Amino acid sequence: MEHCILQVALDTPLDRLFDYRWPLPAPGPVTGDTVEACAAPMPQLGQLVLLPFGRQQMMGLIVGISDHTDVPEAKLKDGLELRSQLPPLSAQWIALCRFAADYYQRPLGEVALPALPRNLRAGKATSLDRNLKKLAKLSPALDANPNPEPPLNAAQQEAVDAISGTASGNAGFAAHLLYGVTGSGKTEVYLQAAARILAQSEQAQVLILVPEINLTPQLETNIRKRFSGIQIATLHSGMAEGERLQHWLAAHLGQARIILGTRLAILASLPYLKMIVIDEEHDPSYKQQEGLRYSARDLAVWRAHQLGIPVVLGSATPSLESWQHAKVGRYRKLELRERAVKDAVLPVVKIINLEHEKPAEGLTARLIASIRLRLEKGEQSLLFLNRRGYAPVIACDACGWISDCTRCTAHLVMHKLDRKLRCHHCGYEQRIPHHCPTCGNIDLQPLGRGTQRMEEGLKLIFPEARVFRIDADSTRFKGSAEAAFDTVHRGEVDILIGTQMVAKGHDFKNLTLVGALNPDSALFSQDYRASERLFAQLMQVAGRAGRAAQKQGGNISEVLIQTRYPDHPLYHALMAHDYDRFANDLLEERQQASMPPFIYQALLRAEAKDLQTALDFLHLAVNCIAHAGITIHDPIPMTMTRVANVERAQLLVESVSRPALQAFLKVWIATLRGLKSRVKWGVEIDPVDISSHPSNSFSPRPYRLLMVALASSFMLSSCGGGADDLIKRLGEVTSCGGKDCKDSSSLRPDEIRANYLISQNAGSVKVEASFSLSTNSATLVSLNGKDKLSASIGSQSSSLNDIDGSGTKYVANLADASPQASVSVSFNRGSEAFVSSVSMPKQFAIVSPSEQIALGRSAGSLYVQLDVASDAAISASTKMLCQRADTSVFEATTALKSVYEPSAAGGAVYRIDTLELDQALNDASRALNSANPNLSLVRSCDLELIWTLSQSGQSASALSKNSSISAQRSASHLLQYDARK
DNA sequence: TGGACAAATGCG
DNA sequence: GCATTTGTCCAT
Ligand SMILES: [Zn+2]
Ligand SMILES: [Zn+2]
Repeated sequence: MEHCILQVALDTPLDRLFDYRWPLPAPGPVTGDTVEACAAPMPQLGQLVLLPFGRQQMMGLIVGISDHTDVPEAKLKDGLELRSQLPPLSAQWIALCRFAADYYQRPLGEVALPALPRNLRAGKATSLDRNLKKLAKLSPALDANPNPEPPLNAAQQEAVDAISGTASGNAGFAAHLLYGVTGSGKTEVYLQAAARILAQSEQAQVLILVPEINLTPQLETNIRKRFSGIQIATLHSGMAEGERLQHWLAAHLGQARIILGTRLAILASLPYLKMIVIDEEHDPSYKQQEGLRYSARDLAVWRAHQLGIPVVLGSATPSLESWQHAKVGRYRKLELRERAVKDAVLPVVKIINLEHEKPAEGLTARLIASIRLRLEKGEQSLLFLNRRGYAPVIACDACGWISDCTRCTAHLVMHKLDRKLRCHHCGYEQRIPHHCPTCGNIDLQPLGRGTQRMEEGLKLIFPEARVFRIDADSTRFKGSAEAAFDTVHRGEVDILIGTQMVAKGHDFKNLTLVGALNPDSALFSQDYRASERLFAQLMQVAGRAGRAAQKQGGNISEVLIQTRYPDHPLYHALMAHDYDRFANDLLEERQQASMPPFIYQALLRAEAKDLQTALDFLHLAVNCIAHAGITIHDPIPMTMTRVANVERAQLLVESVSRPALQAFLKVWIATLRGLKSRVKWGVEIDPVDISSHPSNSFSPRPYRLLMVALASSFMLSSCGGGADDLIKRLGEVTSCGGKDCKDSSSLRPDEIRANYLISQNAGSVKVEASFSLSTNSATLVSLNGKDKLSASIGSQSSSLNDIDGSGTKYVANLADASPQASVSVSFNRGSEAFVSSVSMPKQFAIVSPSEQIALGRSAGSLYVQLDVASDAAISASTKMLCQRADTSVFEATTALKSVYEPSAAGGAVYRIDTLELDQALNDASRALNSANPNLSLVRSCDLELIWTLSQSGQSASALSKNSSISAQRSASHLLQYDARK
């Protein structure tokens, strides 16, 4: 029997495809009977196939079909079952997965297969067959009287026209940033633009993404009421498996034409997709925070681009990334200035200064009075406190014991109702102790206030009022959140207390007061995105009060914010309803400090039983790779170092060039895989939370000093003025060599990050030094006045000089004294000297190849033997002078992946894969010509392969802890590479 | 000498 | 990632 070879992607960490045999129908004339009997189905690209894999069965995705394979006959296995009843996944869907896999640096199979419903990947096809049958019978419900389209105001109409085009036909790719406050009618723009798109073709599908918490049955019902006769599918993580398969299939088959879902819906199969909407695009829940850490927003924009269709990003407080894209014209900004709801006005935002008005039970007298006014008129009040439980921690007054989780770097939170102490990070819980576990004291005090405690206090202050709490604890069960919101809607609640859950999605018609009880903590977070999140949250919660038009004789809608920092610019922007200014100011800070979106980031995380193992792995990771053009920050423990008895550390990698970062990560990840470390590690692209310095104090420092704490530390020491002064100072950063630069004389030694690199070249030793801020390596530091540098080996010493006058790089040359000399670099300030030192790595030679060689791509491997110890920190890089197939020529330098190969020959043998080499050369080629998608491939190169042995030393303790000193010795050899051979 | 456990192996 | 094999330690 004839066979074909299926190339299959599988959900495994192994980054390659797998080949399987599949029997083909017998060729030639077949009689009617035998066709049915013996013809195996003909496999197609995009089909799913059940396979034996290792000792398990797995579902695979066919991404290639061939008539031959390089896999030896003995290893080849046969496919088991083809899911031919399921129409194949489209090439475009596979391309989307391939892009995501590439971008987030994961194997294709780890992206594509988990994107499919679990029941599709099951060994049995029963659920699939059942749901296919069910769907065949299903036809969309026709509503006798669907809700009509309400009229649009001018700005809304303009937005709908811009998004969906006025004429029929394909609107083409365009990204629209739909910017408008709550109540400005964004939803109506989505719906009417969707209606137009759906009317343009019989099959057209529209995908609407909403944040996790906003996907309520209420929203679904509203859409259903509007679009009579159109099938709607929903996709979110809370669905039962069978239900999910049914909705996924409805989308895949094109039956469902509106798909409403959370972030995971972006990876659904949508063969007729014609428009994507992302509601509340700034919402952090669009970023997956485990497994494949993708951003549904970013993938949505790519998918729209791929298909040439419009994508709408809607928000009252757009993410800074989208804001910047709109600024430079990559996105088109559509602004809704008026409120579309009749007679609605923006709520008045007022600040209550906690320094002047001391709160009782967390409530100031003014807030209590305002609530009372609402009670008198029969209106509702909403109190916002982003902290669930009774108290965030309990403590013993006598001995200082506090309720810490033994498994995490976190407090146990007191929950009064079930009399438990609970860790919100690992789920550990215990009974509230009656007495102090260390000294026996009976008097344990709850510290701070959560929603439960507020609820208790409110009931005491307003015994006549109906107080109601909504948070993750009160809505733990399926449907209970809906029931709770219904209670509020029915007017059975006077005072609602809740966490961020109440900020989103629900509009309360009778609500005229919103109180933010204690929002300040987010102002001092180590996470630099905390303030934009706080603004978005307060804006959203404020929107709850603005929905209702003022009633005859009723109260105006008010938002009261209790704060100890009434002058904080965030609150001022909020009072003025001025997100434009707030966003522009933040963007400027980010640009000055070289933070996203002006720099691209990736995070390497490691976790292990003890912190040192994780940190050691990260240090090893830094040392095993050359990294020109990439900034690698020092390994540090994560803010929450321990979670469930696992210690975690991380390493930030940055570059101003996305292609350079991606190319570097590719080589790095392959190298790290080769280390075969048992430390669990992973790389995250575009991380949202890179906060990492464990907070050393609970007492918030004044905001002026902290507002841009991450941006640069020089302001921490010298800034005394207000916020405006601070922003001006940011502008004063001097420019040297076209980069941010700062004078060393204004800095303490520990604010200066010294990076020393000592390299050995043909008998001389070169010492290079550069400096940057401890907190931000993008801001360079130049030496001035009393600061001087010198270096010494044995008895010889030399001062380091600013060679090119840029003030950013200092160099000295010394003769090589002894084979393993110790090199010291001294940072001299007045009479003080801060000395860092490192010992030079031993001289080594390239044992083989001993002369220049020729290497073809088909050779498979290049083996290089070095006379170094087997555990030496060796990294490879290459200089290249290459010609492409179209005869164009370029020069570049890049890191290479090399794998240590245990060998009996003595010394150490390293292997370079020629296919990976070819890829690295083409990556370098493309990095130089990123604008050209059809760039010719590299044909031949003259390469100088450089092998570098690194040794890191001890930095002076007075300098920044982020300082480094490292010594390198290199040896190189030449080779001629030909991709055609 | 076996049994518990950690480490290494290979997946087509 | 996972099932399975191989290696290591140690008590009997
Ligand atoms: Zn005590
Ligand atoms: Zn815990």
